[in-house]
Amino acid sequence: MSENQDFDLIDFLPYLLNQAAEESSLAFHQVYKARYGILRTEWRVLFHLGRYGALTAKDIGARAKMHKTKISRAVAALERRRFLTRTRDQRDKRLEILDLTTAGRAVYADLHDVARSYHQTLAARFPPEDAERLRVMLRQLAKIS
Amino acid sequence: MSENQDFDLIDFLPYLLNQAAEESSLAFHQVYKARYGILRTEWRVLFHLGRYGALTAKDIGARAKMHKTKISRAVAALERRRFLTRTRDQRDKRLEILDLTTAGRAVYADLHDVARSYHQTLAARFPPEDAERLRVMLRQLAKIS
DNA sequence: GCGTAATAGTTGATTTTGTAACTAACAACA
DNA sequence: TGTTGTTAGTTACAAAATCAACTATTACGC
Repeated sequence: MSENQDFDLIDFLPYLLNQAAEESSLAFHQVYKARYGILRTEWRVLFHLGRYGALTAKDIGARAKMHKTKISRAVAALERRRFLTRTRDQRDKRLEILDLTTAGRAVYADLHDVARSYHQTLAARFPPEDAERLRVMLRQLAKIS
Repeated sequence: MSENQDFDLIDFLPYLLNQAAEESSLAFHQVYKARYGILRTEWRVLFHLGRYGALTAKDIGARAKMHKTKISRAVAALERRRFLTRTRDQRDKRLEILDLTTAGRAVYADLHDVARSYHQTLAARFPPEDAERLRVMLRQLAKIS
């Protein structure tokens, strides 16, 4: 245990990332909650299906790094609202293929637009090349290729 | 990303920040959980008391942007483990002054060290000036002055 | 084929968080 | 001095996340 050297915990990367993530998620979170009454987990499932097309719950879990129980419950909620459909895969009957309905796709399109303009507001705080560098660094930290 | 079709949600800043925050927090989270059995909220309270000295719950809330109920419960847990003490402020008896015990300070010192080396591991992925720029941008996004 | 292990997804029990109501203390002001 | 409004912190109850156990199906070893 060495004494407080010149490292300040206020600059601890995970701490800063969490603060920035929380702060920046807030406004968007309130939009999808108020507009469609969906939760964070449900938005994330919707986003992956809108972005990548039909997927299984397992695929979503791998991409979004969400636990399968979260996904299971989010899928059930989205199905109740008729934002997605499930189809049993005939080649492997354990799998369910999830796909957005027309209504689900409309929600996705709307939120995609909100996200784009919100993103631009956030990114506009920095010079373009810094925003780009930020993007690359965050992807690296998130281990997204 | 100026046009509708050009914006990829995978680069949505709040999404990237959340992914990076989750990924980067994981390893450290496991250390304080395994080593001292404390939760995220408890670590954050401990961190602020270690970093700034005696504070009231309200001060911690303002600095950490944590809700007062979270703080109340984290403080109770840390008190049970004898990592902090509470003293009623005699000038304003609504306030409780929280301060780490010797044991609490030892935990803080230990975790500070772990955090420092972990931070360095993370930051070493980037050239120093990029890491510094990242720090500045994250502070700006988190609205920490 | 049969038996065992692994996988996709669900459900239930426990823990943690969020929301709102609450107590106790202070502040402002007639 | 009331009386009213505000603030610090706790607690009760509802919502959500986590973890373990469970069903149904497929894959593997023999």
